Amino acid sequence: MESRNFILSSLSASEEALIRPHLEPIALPHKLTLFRPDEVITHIHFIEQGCASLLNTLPDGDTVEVGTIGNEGMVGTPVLLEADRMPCQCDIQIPGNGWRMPSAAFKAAVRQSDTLRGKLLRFTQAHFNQVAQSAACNRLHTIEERCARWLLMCRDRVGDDFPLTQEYLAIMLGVRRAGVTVTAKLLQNAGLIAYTRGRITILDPDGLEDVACDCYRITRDEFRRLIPKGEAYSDPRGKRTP
Amino acid sequence: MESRNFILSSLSASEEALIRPHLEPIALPHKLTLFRPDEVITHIHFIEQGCASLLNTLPDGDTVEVGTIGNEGMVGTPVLLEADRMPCQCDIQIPGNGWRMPSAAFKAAVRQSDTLRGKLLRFTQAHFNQVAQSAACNRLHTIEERCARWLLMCRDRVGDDFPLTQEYLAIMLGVRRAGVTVTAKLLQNAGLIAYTRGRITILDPDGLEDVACDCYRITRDEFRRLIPKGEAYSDPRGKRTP
DNA sequence: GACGGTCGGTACGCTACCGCGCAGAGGGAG
DNA sequence: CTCCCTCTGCGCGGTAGCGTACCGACCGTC
Repeated sequence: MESRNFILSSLSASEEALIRPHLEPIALPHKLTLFRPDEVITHIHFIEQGCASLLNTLPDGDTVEVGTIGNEGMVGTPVLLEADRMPCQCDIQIPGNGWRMPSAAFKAAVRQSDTLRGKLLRFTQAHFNQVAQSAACNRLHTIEERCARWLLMCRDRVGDDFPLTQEYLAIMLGVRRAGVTVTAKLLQNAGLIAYTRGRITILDPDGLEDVACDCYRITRDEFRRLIPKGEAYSDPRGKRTP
Repeated sequence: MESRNFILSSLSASEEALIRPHLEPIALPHKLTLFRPDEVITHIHFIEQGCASLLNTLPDGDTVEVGTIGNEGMVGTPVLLEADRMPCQCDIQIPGNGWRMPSAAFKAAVRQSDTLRGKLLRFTQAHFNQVAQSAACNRLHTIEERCARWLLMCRDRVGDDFPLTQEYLAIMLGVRRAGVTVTAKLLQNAGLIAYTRGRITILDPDGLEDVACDCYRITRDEFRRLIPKGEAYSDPRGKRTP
């Protein structure tokens, strides 16, 4: 299937026959919620363009991002893992578009194809790695390292230029907005990024990678290993926008 | 099957026939490594008694625990997710015993039973939730909250009294040993725990729960929902040692 | 019963980050 | 052109936890 989504574009004819008929195109505007904490996930999503965040909001209201999902996989792994829901929320962070599919149809498709399930499970492992890396990273690394890492992960999914306010970046990193301002200024002064009023541009990905902690590389390399077409995923020199 | 492990004890006769013949009893002494970063996982493990830690060691040598596994599930989820390995290490933190099974036999068993796979996938989701919660918790909560949470999670798996030095607890929490000493002293003075030279006793689990962050409850409740016999898992009033 | 190793207690200066709050700059709507 | 709102810049006092270092208490062993 012709698609920017790595899972969809890797489907064999027989796999596609199970999935395709149930796909419905969907716009993914900023802040759209794909699923909520502890509510049954009715649809899974394949993102073509843009980026979703797996958010953990604690009872006191503080929110942190624990994972990011773009065109490399699916949104709704709890459905695949037969749990139907989870205590996190998933919101669109960078707008784009994609496909959605009812959970029931998705479960039926997975039951009928071992190879399809395999691809999805491997993505799930890559996603798990990412969250596990975040757990360590959130504990040990500075704002600057984590900020650089986050921007690179975003770039791998949506390209060099995307809408993003410091306010939201602060939520992603689980820090104060003022802390992001200081850090962003540093990165800008170093010529690594540019930004103006809610729009950010990556100028020097290699330089940014030097600033980022190793968590970026570790997570990215596992994505490359585990995801169909992963060798194409996030090539630092590659241009993903035609 | 008669077992303290919730997965094993929930197996139907047909599931047991797929698993049982391949199980080999194994002692789980402190510091035993069940799998290493980026090395193929040759055996999966079912813990009967004791507790394993999923550890993330960064290139600079710092180590943090990102997840805990005891008798509620299996060690080796990357095998189930068809990824064979992952960038974390899994060590025994609290000694005990269990069973191991070659990965190949495990994969064959899972292929032959959808219900078995379902149970294992649901555990995987619960484990994923735990790691996702840790990512947020590590970012937002104080040493004291996280220490109380960790001790409670341990208690749910191994009982009220277990060997544990402050040195190791510090690694688990990703903080200095001196920081743990201060915190442990606070908890001890409050009458919540007691400890002497590498041995810790939970005196007041309810009091400890008041000190712990909500992350504890959130993770535990999802374990209860998703794991076979989960309703028995970690009942705060229950006694798990006969 | 002397010895060495492990474990826990404490102290001190330091820094990354927080909470709060305000001010200015850009941009869209009327 | 003006108004208002969003976004960014910045300052200031406060603090949790760090790095380092030292010391005493306990324990097994020979």
